[in-house]
Amino acid sequence: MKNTLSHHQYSAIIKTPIGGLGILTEKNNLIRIDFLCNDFQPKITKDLFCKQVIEQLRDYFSGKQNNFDLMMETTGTPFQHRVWQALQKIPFGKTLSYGELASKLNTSARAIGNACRANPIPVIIPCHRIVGANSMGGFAGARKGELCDMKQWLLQHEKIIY
DNA sequence: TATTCTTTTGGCG
DNA sequence: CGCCAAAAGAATA
Repeated sequence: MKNTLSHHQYSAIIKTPIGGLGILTEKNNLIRIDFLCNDFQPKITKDLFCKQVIEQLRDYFSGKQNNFDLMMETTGTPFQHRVWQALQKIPFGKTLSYGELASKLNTSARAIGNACRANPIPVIIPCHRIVGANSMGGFAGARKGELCDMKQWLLQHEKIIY
């Protein structure tokens, strides 16, 4: 799909407990968020909506709140929207397996994985709450590495110990 | 339409 | 516990 953007293309870049987070907003919509595990430079924005996004993210990471209330304009197929919507309905602190979510949507586990991998807005769309049936599962195409660490951090943040 | 992808699953050593 | 192969559905060209 899409790779990470260059730093200057992001509306803002913030530092979080799991590394850098690149935020891209357009007008009053959230377009996408990227993990920037490597080197990154924090970048500030003057855009009001973007500040809102940052604030909610900070609140989430600090444990103040678990819900996001943001307008987002995601580009994707109808199927992906269906999956992403379902993901957002998963309550804080709960996980689903691919199989479970798949049967809910009358589809297959791998199709879910496809949509999750294409997820343009990690964290806010809680793709990290989807785990494998027998293992924690991978993250963003990796079964090991920094990305998986992020997933683990997020899960522990929600009091889910794997 | 054919090819390639997937954060799977289940089984076996 | 770790590695391998199969199988289903969707994205992509």
